[in-house]
Amino acid sequence: MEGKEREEKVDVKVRERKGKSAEYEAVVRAGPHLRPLQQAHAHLVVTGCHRSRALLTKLLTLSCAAASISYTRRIFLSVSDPDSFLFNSLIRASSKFRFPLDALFFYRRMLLSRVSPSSYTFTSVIKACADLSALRLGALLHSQVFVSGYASDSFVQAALVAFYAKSSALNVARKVFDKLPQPSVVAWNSMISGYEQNGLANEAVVLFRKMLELGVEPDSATFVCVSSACSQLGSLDLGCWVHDCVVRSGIRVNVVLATSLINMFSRCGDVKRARVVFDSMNEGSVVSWTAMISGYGMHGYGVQAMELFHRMKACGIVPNIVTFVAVLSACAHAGLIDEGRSVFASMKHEYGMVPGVEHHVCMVDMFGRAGLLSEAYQFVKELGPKELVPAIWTAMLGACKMHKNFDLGVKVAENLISVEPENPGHYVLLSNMYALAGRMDRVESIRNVMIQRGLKKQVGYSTIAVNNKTFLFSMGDKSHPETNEIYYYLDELMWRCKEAGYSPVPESVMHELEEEEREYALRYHSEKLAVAFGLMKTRHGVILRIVKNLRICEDCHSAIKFISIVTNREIIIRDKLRFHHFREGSCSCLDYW
DNA sequence: TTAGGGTTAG
Repeated sequence: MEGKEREEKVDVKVRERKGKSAEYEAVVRAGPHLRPLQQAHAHLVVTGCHRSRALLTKLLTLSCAAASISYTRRIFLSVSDPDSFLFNSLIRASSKFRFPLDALFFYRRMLLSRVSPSSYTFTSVIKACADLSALRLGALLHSQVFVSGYASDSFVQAALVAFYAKSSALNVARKVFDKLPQPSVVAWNSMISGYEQNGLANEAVVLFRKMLELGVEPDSATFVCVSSACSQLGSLDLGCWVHDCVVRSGIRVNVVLATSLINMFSRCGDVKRARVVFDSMNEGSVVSWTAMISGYGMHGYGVQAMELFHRMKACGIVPNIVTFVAVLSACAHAGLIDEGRSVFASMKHEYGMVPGVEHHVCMVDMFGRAGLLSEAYQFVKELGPKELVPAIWTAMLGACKMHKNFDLGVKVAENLISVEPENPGHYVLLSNMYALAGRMDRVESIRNVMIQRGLKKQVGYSTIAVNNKTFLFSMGDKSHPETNEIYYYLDELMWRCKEAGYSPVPESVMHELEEEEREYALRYHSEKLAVAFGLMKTRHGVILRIVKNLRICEDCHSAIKFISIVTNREIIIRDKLRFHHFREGSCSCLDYW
């Protein structure tokens, strides 16, 4: 026997002892890559090994890793009598790659084939229910979890908490969570994220504090969830504290966490700190670049946003549709019309992208803010009927209002109501337009329509954090224990502003829908109350940071410019759309918002 | 004889 031949025989023996055939190794060698896997598969067919369960299992595992759900499904279907592992792999892949209905379908098939579900099955199939917000089905699975004895599995527990939270059953999520004898860090994260995603950012922070008190060590996902909660609250003090926690914990700040921190600092009004985090990243993703660009945009720093956009492209990072929304929105808020036009054109020509509704909205907004009303309206008219979504009309309406074209405004507002008749905000806008156009009879009739249809306008509120506590004010609010002092202070403040030249926006422009609201309208808007409270409670030199849920009104905008003069304070307000930095009598939005 | 739950930009 030749030496080489002998060597090969020994090799085969070794492999056999290990239970690994040449075919098996060929599959492994293909790795988690679709084409090589398919080639290996073809080879199995040729050699007649394509019925081997071990080989098909390995093939399926790698196909899952290659993220090819259709190929994974095909391999699965070629196995005559799939076992628990194969079912679990397929169900997991289906739920992981966002085919939750397939996950449920194969779960049902698993039960029909009399294969028992395991904790692995439940985690995947519960996640599928979470993606579908299928509350009843998930609750049914929850009882199956109990019956089959997997209720003590920490993976299943965390999946259940996340499922209830994502299905908007936060109370149930909390009940499940509270019953866990030793919740895993993922269970904590699920609950914290559940609060944050459902708009209960305060509760998220409270739970995070509790976690720290109990000595549970947060991981990077915990910090991501909590920093998102800070973004929502807009509280810079809180955000800085969370950032300190991250630094003290010594964990590595990965791309996801860094991006979350960038977003958090931007949304808390400190774009410089956001930039420090951005610069500390080794390698940013398109998401982190977009977050930073968007941060600049929302503060009105259009030039910086454009600079970063160009640098990003120079670094070889390909912008996606979200990046373009951020860039165009930055152009709109900074009045960079030519740049915006060329960026919009480059979407198609350079990147072969089809601009979506969001991009159209930015363009209308951009033309509108710049006073190019006819250009904006022309852009709208060129859109197809399917593209005329409410947001397009809202942007157009904002432009009409800003540039006092009330006749066009009325027309636009009527279109807006016809596309979305159930949104109370649109009626308020139309009513405002009628009032501005001097058609007070129509204002009254709109009000009656709203009452008839039971539509209520959204209540505006502002928050401000003082000494690590967040205070909430709504219009004419008298719930605060120091109400009298605040109102007294505000009255005096407005008097000083008037001395300095402030004149309230005339009564005819204030067109609140309810009589009582009108009474308080001028002086006691929530943002003014929050500013007064902030001035009373902080020492000179401290920047006031206020978050408002709606857009700031014209009168408040003008009043706060004067307040920044007479008190010599910097005031930063985040409204529904963007940031306003008030300093020495002017605002960073240059009165375009 | 293998695998899992929570997290980033509009």
